[in-house]
Amino acid sequence: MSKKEAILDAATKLFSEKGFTETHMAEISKLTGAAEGTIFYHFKNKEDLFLAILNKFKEDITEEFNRYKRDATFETGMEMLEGGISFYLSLAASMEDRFLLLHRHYAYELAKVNAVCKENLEAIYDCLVNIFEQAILAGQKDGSISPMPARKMALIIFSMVDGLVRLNTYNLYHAGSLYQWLIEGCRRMLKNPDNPGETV
Amino acid sequence: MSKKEAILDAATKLFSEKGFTETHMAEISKLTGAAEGTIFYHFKNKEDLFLAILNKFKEDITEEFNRYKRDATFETGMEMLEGGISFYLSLAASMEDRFLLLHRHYAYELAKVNAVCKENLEAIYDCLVNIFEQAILAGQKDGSISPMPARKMALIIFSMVDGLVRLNTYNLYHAGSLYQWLIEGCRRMLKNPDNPGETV
DNA sequence: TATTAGACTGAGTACTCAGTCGGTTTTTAT
DNA sequence: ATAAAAACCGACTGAGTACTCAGTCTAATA
Repeated sequence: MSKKEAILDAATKLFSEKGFTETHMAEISKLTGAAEGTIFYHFKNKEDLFLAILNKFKEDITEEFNRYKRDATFETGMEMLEGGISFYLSLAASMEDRFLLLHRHYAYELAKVNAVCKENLEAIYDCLVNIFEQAILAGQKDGSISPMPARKMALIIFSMVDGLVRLNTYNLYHAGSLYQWLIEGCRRMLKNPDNPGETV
Repeated sequence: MSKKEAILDAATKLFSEKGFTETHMAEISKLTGAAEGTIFYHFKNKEDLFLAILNKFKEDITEEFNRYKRDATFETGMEMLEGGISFYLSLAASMEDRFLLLHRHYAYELAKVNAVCKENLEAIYDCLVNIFEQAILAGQKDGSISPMPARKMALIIFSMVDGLVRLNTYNLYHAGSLYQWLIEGCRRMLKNPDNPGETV
């Protein structure tokens, strides 16, 4: 692994765990073995380093999302939604540190004054919400999901699932035991009572 | 208003809007007209100032919650849940800055090493989740809400409602238009299909 | 009026941290 | 082998930053 990649990795970890301001260049240097000067050779400044991390996150998550869309198949939209929730939670686990980054304020404050940051953030959120929106649209086509505004319901589902991830990271509640009731809740919330394919 | 109160107010505003580390004692001093020394006369240090803010938040929110519990009356548990969501959103509006404080990481990181901070945080969350839990329990008694684990469902509802508040503050989506679908979604999620009192 | 205690002051202190710069080593191209 | 370019180094700088402290002001009490 090149020094540049090592710096990117270490900074991702530290920015996520401790926050942007609370992470010092000296720590990144120590963790990677690279001199402080080397960090500034590869990245203009601390903010630029953060933007590189966010950009890579956008690319990685977009790729994961496209792979998922291509490979996963479901019988009904409702099953696709449940698959989407599982996929979201597995993403949040495999990209744990970067999801934590999304739960911090720095990126949103930077987005107010930096267009690149804003675009990347929006692209990331677009992927995450689309996971649910596309399932809802599919479910409305096949009759497994009620006619409701798909984007709005996707945002609500997103809030629920992301809230579960948050409860875990904040150590306020062991969220694992919530998972099955989250799925059950979503199913009840969206299911089409007039679905001809389902026998109740 | 005493200088001490002014300092507490200004610090609440600044810690919420900018974060703990990003807020400097000099700003609090400038905003209140109090000298920097005065802040340290009233509060041992910056962390102590933060703890005083959190403590007042706990007291204020506990009082609001108790008043709500005493004054509000509802026909059914389901109506009580809808009232609870409205109450939560009105709290989030009237205590906007302090809810923002809850959405930052500093308090949770401090809670890991400071017992007082942890107790106050837990007391605040207890109030917020109880709003929904008590409604669900009432609804299960009167038959308007399905038998499901009340605390777990309360946490899921909490995630949804708090997610709505977040979407607003992060400027990612105008959440106002989501409100009616949030209510509708909760109703579908919790309603008891065997409810004898309701005619479908 | 004299004394005292609490509220308040702001220049000063010790220290931190992002970013710089002159120089060395490593890699690549010829 | 040699030159040029790219990667890397770490001591250093200076603009902050939380907190201190010696002393002033105000108002109540003796």
